[in-house]
Amino acid sequence: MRLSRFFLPILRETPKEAEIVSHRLMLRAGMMRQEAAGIYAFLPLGLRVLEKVCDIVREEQNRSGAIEMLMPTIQSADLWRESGRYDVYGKEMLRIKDRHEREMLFGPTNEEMVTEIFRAYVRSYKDLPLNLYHIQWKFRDEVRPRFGLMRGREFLMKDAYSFDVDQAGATHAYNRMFVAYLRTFERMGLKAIPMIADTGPIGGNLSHEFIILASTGESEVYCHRDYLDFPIPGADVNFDDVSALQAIVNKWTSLYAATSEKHNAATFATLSTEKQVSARGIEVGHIFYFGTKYSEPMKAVVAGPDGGEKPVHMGSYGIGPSRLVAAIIEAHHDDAGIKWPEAVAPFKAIILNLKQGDSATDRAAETLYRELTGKGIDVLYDDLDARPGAKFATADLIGIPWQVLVGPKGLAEGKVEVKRRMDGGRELMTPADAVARLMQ
RNA sequence: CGGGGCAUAGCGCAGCCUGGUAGCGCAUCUGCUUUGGGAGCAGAGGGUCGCAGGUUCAAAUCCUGCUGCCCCGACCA
Repeated sequence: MRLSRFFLPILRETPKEAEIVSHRLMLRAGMMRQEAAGIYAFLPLGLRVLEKVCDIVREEQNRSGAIEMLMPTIQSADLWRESGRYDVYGKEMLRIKDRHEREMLFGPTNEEMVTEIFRAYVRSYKDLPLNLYHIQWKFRDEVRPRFGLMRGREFLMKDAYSFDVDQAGATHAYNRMFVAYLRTFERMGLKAIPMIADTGPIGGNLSHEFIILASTGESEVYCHRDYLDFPIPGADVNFDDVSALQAIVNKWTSLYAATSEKHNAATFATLSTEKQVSARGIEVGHIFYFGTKYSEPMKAVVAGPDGGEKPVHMGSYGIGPSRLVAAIIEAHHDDAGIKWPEAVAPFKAIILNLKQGDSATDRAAETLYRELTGKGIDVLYDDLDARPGAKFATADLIGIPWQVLVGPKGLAEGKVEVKRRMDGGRELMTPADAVARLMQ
């Protein structure tokens, strides 16, 4: 992509409304624009990151055995009356009426709808287990949206819903998601720690929040330091191996970890002082087992081997990709801007033509751009007629992992400079070596 | 939902107290010079001062109402 043809509205100054670093950097880097309180448009750069995040979420959901679908944003109020949540949910739910005065709502979550779909088709225990998920926009009319994408009203959510014949099956479904989540966040360059959590309006009695530690986090969290170094299950983990998954979950729940609502100061105090981590955290995922809370009132039942009908055991599992974009920035930035982990970066590399208009420099940069693009590398080419300093500042701000500096100084020795954004490491090499480096 | 604050050019702000031709920096456009860490000079464009009433000869400025947004607290992917 040539920067001259891209849409990247960089802000040189910080908009005054942005308090936390991710909000500030997303606005400055031209990733998003606020359209109303807690409602944002994703601009091209922001969309690229959001899609990368969704891709990882999707891959790990699929790997764990969940099946993707897509439910609508608008739901009928009747569904929510069936579960009894229509009156309970309160003002957070955006209620709307269509032209026929029918009561509708913009979905804050999809338990009712997915249960309705399930019960319409599934009759037998033989069709279980089943885990259906989608990635769809949600709306929760927060009293006070803030911190940009971190606490928006409209947000993208991956929500998965598991259906099992009994509690044992549901526990395995829960464990699948637990392990999938560990892998998902790790791939995005985040250290997420599962913590015992409150179940809130979703209900149920087993729940973990996946929290990443960040000073700008919204909640106080407490955990054992050893969690920070626990190994993440590999891509070869067998999601059908019940006891293997249980072992992983057992390990990851063996030590103390709790959010402030579930915090037990006395228990926490029994840890040796150097193992006590008390920090602020950002919730990036939340999983629930809630049994028959919805299947019972909504009559989602299956026939068992004995022919008797029983309500299915369910769980739901959320990840907020739009919030994750912000969370990743909170975890990876410096004074100059964002430092994207490669897995979620909007582009893998950026070529900086440091002397646009100089024929030798233009030729070298163009050649490099064509070569990298030809090899399938997603590269942004800064071909603007701007000063080198401005280009460096932009490149640092938008956080592309690799910067390739092409200028007369290096070209005099037949070299370009390759700079890694994450650690600032830089190295002179020939253009051919630069291509090879980026192919790794 | 309680408390506080803001609304003037794309962004950041001054002007308001004490009413009288709407300003500054950055950005944008043109030209020349410049080109390895946000360049210099010269010129130009861009505003129904959030909206609606009121007071006044005259309102960005004073008064009333409304709307939007932000911050702190109680609530949440």
